Amino acid sequence: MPELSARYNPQDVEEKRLKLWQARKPFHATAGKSAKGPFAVVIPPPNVTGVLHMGHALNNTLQDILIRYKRMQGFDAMWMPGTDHAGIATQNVVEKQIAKEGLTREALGRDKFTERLWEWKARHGDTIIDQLHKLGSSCDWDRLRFTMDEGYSEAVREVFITLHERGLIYQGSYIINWCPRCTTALADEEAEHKEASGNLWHIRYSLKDDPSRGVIVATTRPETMLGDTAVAVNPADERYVHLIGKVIILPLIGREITIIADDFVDRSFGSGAVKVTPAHDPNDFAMGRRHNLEFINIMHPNGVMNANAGQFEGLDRFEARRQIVRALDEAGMLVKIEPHMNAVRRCYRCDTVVEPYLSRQWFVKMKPLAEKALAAFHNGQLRIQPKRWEKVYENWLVDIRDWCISRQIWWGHRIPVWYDEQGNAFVARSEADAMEKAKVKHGKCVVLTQDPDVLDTWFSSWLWPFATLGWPKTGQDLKYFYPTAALFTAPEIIFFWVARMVMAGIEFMGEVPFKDVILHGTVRDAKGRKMSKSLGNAIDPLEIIGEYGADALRFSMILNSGQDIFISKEKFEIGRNFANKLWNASRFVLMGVRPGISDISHFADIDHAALDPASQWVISRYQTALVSVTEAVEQFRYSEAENTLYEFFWGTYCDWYLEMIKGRMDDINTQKAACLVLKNTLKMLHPFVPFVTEEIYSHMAGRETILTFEPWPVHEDKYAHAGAEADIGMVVAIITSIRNIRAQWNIKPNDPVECVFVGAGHALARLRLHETMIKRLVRMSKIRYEAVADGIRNSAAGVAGDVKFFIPLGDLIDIPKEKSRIMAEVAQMEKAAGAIAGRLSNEGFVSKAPAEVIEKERQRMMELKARAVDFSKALACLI
RNA sequence: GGACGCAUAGCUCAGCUGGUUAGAGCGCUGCCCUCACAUGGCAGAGGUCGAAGGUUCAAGUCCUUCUGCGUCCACCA
Repeated sequence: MPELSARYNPQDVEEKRLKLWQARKPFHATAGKSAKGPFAVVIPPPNVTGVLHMGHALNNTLQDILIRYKRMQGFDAMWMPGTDHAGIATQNVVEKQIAKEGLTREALGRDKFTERLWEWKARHGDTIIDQLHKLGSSCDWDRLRFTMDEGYSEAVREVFITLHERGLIYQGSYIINWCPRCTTALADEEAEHKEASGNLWHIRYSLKDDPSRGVIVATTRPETMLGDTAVAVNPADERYVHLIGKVIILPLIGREITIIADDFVDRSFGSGAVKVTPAHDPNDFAMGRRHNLEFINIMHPNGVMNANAGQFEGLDRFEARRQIVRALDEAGMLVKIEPHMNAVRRCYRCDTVVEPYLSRQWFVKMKPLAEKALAAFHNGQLRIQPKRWEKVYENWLVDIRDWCISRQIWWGHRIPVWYDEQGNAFVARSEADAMEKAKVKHGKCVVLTQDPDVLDTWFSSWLWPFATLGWPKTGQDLKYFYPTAALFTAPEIIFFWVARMVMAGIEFMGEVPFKDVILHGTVRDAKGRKMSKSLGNAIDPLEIIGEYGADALRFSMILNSGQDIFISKEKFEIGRNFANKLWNASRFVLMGVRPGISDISHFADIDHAALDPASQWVISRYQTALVSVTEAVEQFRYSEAENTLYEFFWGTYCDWYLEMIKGRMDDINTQKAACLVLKNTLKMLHPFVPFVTEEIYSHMAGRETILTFEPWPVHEDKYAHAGAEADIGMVVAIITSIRNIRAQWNIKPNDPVECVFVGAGHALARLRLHETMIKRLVRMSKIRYEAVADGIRNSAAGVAGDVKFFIPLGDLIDIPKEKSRIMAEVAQMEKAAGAIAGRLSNEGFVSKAPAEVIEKERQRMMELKARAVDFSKALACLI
């Protein structure tokens, strides 16, 4: 293996690792290979239209950390990748594309348009998958699935048919959320509430018998009055009791409608009288049913008023609203306009205001499914983290409403239903099956037409954990990897996806699809806004990868992942700097170590009795870090694990340990310790920063290593020295080294030692020391000055090129620096011991605190005092 | 209208079951181009832990109320 390059270049290293991974395909998991058993994770499939954004970057980094860790633990860790066909979203994208050619989907026709969709998918569908590779995601790429691939589509049909057989799917005409732009029905979850300031228009409806009398109704959507078929009042409202049953004239239209009484009406809101539009409002729809009212649809599917709108026919709904208000005003029917805040529902795909619209759709009866999902949750079969989301999950299931699953679009799974000419529906696996059924019914062959609609995208993605494993076929993979272990996703998607997957899993597999649901935050910009293209505040992960590296992106992202993550570009510097530090520290260790040594992998291979105290100390600190990192990773607390690693590696290993062993690297045991602790730290860091760790590790091992298959380090207590002991050992190490230097350079005990150096000459050369600087060093007179001859120097000469002076600096430690560190530590310990002593003399504490707490405090104080004394002694030796 | 979350150094956040002197990164000040790393090293300034009460020997950490942000859910026209 060649040396690590002098400067860390993430692009080169990452590209190299990616090529290796692509060539060797190491991440493929086979059922039943490991004695430890399966550990499966399914990716939340990104939309095929997707382009990697920070949300994906976070989500996939989290999963990658988990799966890499589990591999290191020896599980058959399988991470299922794939994409979602994303019905409406994808159709919209392609519609926009053909619009550039002056085409519409209607003009193109269903078949041609669908062809264009598949073409688009073939060309762009793998974009996001490629990008996931760049992020370092170690998915089982051989298993890549798509929600509309053949096997998956079969699963979708099977589910539709089975649910229908079980009486859980029905067809009916109800008020649903309709997007006039997408011209399709939407599920309740797909119509998002957004606060908007609107008006409450108060309109006067006059009595037929006595036009001077009437009622005033208030509405936020005046155009719907064209479809009014009643006015309702509360039966207990004295103001209106005498009017119940009277006929009034609908303004502008002139239709005669009746005043009805219904408990639904709130007497205190508005005027206490409500216009009833059964075909355009869910409440009015219910009233319409209760009172047998007429349902008048006033709008075309695209939001344009139809013939029932009379003079307003042909107007867009909002234009109609303006004109109707004006007309009412002119007719003197408009009593007042009151500003009013209300929540308007908008299409989650195109943000168009959704219209409550009466139409015939397919629905899933959710109550029975939800009850099982709730039971599974209450039995502890499903854990949700953080816990605060549990209630959100629960409440939605408790208040669940039926799910409208048919969509009037063309991209998706065609509903497996055929109709005969009389409109009888035949639910079947194929047209042939439907024919058979029709034949049985009619006693002869009849012409059938398939339902033109497709299924909601989520009607396929709720099957993801088992459909990707081959269901409805029951193969080895399905048996082995289902149920999966954990699901990482965003809280926004609890209703759309998580809860529904639980329902489908229980319904079709008899078991929850995953044990742990971990909900992570939303990635926001520095101002807390969601990142979005339209706001122009999005930071492109690929740009960060290009500039700082995928490791840097991952590291910074996870370090910041508490709740919602506020990201600005500067934050990625932390990750970049860390990767750089890793590289350089490793390079330093490798340069000071004999060939072969760095391949060490067991603490037993070190002679601990002969080991220098600094190394004993760092091993001890390493063992502690290992325990806390492992615990944090087990609990999915990745940012905490990463933080511990950051502090251990940078603060302990680099700032203290490497400084201490500089100049003593010729000791074989020290070399071993330095290498082993570094190697194990690389292992622990690997799930977080897979590229740089694997590259360095491979150098140390002397062969290309796929680090995610190296075993996660095991805590070895016998090599962990007690904290105090190890700290003192560190002091002793420093003192020893300084004594040696004094002896070597003949410095009298009371003379201050200003500086002593470790390190080899080649680094000097690398910095291309100028003569002035060399002179300065020489003037310090504590430096020997001689020619360079050993192996290290040779390599230095190579790097140095034309540098003439080589200055071997001998052993070294910067005494004032170490002194101030130790002094600070002593001061800290003394203060801490003092504080505990104060508490121990607190009468209340002594009389009321539990004995074990008191004892623990006492012991801690004694220990701190002892350590402080030892440190002080050590200090005395230094001065 | 319901539910939840957050308020800790100038900025972004850690601080798990109450118990050492409240931490980190960035920024700032000073010194260092010292031999792995200036994507670096060392030293340092900066916090009455949103406000007010309460529980406790002990509270950033538990309870109550308030204030200010934020998120999700919701068929008051």
